[in-house]
Amino acid sequence: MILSIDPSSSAPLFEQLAASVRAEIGRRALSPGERLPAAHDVAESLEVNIHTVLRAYQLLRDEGLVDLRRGRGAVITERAAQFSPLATAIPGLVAEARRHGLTVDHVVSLVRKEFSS
Amino acid sequence: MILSIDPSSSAPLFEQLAASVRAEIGRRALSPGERLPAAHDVAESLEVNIHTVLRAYQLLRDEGLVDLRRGRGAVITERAAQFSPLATAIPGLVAEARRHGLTVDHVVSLVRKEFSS
DNA sequence: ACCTATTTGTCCGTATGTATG
DNA sequence: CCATACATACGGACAAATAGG
Repeated sequence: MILSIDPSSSAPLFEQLAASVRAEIGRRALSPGERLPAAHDVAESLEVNIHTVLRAYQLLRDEGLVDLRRGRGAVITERAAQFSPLATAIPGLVAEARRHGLTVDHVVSLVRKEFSS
Repeated sequence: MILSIDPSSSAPLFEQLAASVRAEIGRRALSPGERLPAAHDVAESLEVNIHTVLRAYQLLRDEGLVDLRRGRGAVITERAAQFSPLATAIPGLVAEARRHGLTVDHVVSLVRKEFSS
């Protein structure tokens, strides 16, 4: 399933939907040219309103990940192929870690710790 | 009036509303710290739905021109003061280009063409 | 060239939630 | 505690662009 929602999450539904698509793109499970399912179908299968799905699609369009057009649907852009979720955050983190003389293992442990908190 | 709409325009209402605020900021008629009228009030005076106004406010927030917060309203950001006229025009142009499904290259060629005409 | 189904776009309305002051 | 004001989600209606027959 390309789109999914987590009932236990407090994040907005449209954000969750967009995030699930980003994740698929990030792991290359969605490639440029591929089409996302019609908002209507997603809405029906996930039992959410079509507007919620469309809002997620429009968010992805604003991010340049999909090309959204009437009658055509949501198509993964070429730009999406170069998409990496943490492309900007990771280099900054590593640079700062180096400035402080931290080891890779130390940084990793800090990340893991943060994830489990 | 800070926000206005043109009944003869075919542009979406929320785009018109955002554009009118951008214009005010561009001519320095709105300064950082100033608050836009509550969406509810704008909706009532212009006889549009509150969601249409909120969508315009959210668009301006995405562009970094206003700080939008619950219970507080829409406040002009510091960044807005440094915005050049082009910096205010570009987001609107890009937003509209995206709505029409235009590619970056297409928009660029249109701009170049316009410059050389 | 025409028609139809599909699909997103906008706008309205309503309800409820949540942060701010 | 309370009023204000934005945030999200639902639903409905109609418009407009696209694709396919």
